Amino acid sequence: MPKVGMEEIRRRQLIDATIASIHEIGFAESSLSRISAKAGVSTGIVHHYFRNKADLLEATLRQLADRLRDSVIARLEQAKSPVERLLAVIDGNIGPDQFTPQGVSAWLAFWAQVPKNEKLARVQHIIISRLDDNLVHALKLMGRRDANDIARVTSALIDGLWLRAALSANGPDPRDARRLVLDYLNAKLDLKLG
Amino acid sequence: MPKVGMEEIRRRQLIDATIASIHEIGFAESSLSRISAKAGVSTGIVHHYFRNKADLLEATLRQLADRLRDSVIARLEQAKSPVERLLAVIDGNIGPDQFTPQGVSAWLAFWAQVPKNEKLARVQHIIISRLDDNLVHALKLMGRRDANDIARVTSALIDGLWLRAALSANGPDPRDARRLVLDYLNAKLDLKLG
Amino acid sequence: MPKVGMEEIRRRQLIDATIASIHEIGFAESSLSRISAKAGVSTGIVHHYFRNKADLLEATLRQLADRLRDSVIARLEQAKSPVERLLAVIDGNIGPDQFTPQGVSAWLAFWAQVPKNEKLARVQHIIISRLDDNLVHALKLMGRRDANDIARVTSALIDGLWLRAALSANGPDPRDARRLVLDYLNAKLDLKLG
Amino acid sequence: MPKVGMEEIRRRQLIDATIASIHEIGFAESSLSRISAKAGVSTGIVHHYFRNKADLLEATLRQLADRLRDSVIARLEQAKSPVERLLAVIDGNIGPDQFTPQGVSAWLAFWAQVPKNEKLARVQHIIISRLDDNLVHALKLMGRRDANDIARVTSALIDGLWLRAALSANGPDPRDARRLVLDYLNAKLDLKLG
DNA sequence: GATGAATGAGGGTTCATTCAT
DNA sequence: TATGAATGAACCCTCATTCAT
Repeated sequence: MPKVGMEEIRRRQLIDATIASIHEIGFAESSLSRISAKAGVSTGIVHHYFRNKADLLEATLRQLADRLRDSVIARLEQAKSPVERLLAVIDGNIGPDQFTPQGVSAWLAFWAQVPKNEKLARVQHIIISRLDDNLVHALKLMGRRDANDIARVTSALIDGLWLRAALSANGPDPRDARRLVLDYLNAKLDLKLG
Repeated sequence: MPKVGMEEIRRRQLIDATIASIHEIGFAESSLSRISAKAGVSTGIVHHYFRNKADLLEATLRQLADRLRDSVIARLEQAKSPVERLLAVIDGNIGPDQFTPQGVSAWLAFWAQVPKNEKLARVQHIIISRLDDNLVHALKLMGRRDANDIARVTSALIDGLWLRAALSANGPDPRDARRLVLDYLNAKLDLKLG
Repeated sequence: MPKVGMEEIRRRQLIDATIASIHEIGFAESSLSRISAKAGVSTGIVHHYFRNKADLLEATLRQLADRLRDSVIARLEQAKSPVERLLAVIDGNIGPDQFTPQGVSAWLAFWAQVPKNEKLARVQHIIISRLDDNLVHALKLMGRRDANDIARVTSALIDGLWLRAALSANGPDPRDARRLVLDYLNAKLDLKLG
Repeated sequence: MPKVGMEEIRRRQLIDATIASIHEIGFAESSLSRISAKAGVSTGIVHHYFRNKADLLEATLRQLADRLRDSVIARLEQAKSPVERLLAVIDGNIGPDQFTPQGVSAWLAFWAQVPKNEKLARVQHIIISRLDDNLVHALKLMGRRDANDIARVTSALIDGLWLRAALSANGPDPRDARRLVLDYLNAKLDLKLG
């Protein structure tokens, strides 16, 4: 019998190599031969575990989305009040576990693929919807009638901060990002979070 | 009036074709042969007017940056008060002349190239700095000590709205974007702009 | 007790899958993974029972040749006169058991391999010789001095009908083929077969 | 201005190299890199003149078909009687200009592709129809009521002789082939052609 | 005996770039 | 100035084959 349970290991290995490769040499340069070299396997193996390159990339985006979702869920489970829920969503999105150089590189790269890639667009749509829904939910629990607008500003601001972080060496770090988001929410909700 | 030479016409023609191509078929698919076909010229011509493809792309980003700068400058020249200056910067960046489907497509595509392209990074740096400087300047004229932070939030929010517009069919249009930015500024500056 | 005859079962299973695959998806598309999938076994198994792909293909052609030979022999055993012997050879080659869609597909595919494949060429040579010898033998029993030429025409005609059947949806069926061959033999031998 | 009129030259060059390659190394081994090497050009050039490999192969089959048609037409123009027309069609198909080692190799290779290739099948259908029509026409001029059947036998016989020539080193040469076809026609039509 | 993981060569194809015209 | 012919490297992908299990 052949090795058992390799499938999940190899898939994970290749997805991780894809993310690392995108961060290190960029999306366009991340050919399958570069990715598989980084993963320490042959080029052919990719097609054992993924139908094609598009499939690997989609799986990679899904994994990034899962990480993000888990990061939010873990914090939401600890939240004990509506305000804490709001903070949980924000920290889940721009906390130090997500807002990393590798992370922002990968997100930016995938964002750029979305407009011309139906499959990736669908995944991206889920991600955006999830963030908005989480924000709206927390804000409604706080009694805000204008929850939708606040959520839209907040989520656009979060994405803008991700973008800035990806574009510039002296862009925001997680602490900066948190401070700036709270700056908006404090003004808008008349709070003193910090 | 100085006569515009063939050179400038051809360069402009190719740059416009590049932007259109990125919007229509995407950055990755925009090969030189596709771009020159769209411009109605031969493949070879590109290398008469640009050293190589990277050079054409850089020129294209510069043109996008110029448009943005001109859009802001034109409005600043009409501004008669610090608040109007602030609005001029914002409208110059997300007004209906800039915040177009073609525009957001192109920006997103170039953003994704920035992290691995020194030349493009330099142009992008100028663009970001210019926006921040303009915002800080207007806010300081309004007497805000926290001008830097407000500018950072505002500019991140603007970029976030661009990103949303590029990523989603039901993303913000120029009117939405303006309303959401002013939502933040009104809360933060205690104004009633609209 | 070790499994008895497993070898022969597996070989037969793979050969049949090869013939079916050639008919259904074509020779070029019949990779070992496709063939073994069709046989319901793993890819690796092929190399337990055949040295390599060429070996499997050769065995497949041999099986086709064996079927043909058996088809002729069975009829020859029933033949009671020289004329019946002649008909036995013809019907053995273009009878409804041989002249099937699967059969003509497979033969055409293998014919195309023969010119560049020494092993297959040898098998094919035997097949042609056997047909010619059988025809010549029957014709000589009928007293024909020109047995060789009649045999050559007959066998070329038979192969031509196979070819037509393989190439065209409205090519000859077994009945057509028989009629056309007899049309020649009746004219040449002044008979009234049908 | 670039070189003018290269298109037809290069296309012809590549088609000829394809035929030669099929004859020398076989259809399966005739990769584009082999074909272009034989033509003395780079691999990339093929896609300047043909959309893809399938397109090159189709053009090659069309050229073989054109050669055959021209070979028949040239002889038909010289024919002065129904019987001469019949001979013209036969000699046009198995005359020494068509019935060459290169020719029979190429035909056999393409025949094998026909069952799984719609485009090639269409070309092949035209070729078969043309031969049948030509034969039927000549036979009707000779007053034969059974022209269709005679044509079917004759064309199957011709193809069978092509096949034999391709399959075997000691298959028929053009003289043998002619003699065997006339053997049938003489018997059937009660003629004494030779 | 049987599996399917793994390899690496080779396939067709696209591309930026060069250059003779 | 402008063309598009031509190149060759790199792309994604498929394949026969090997081998540890």
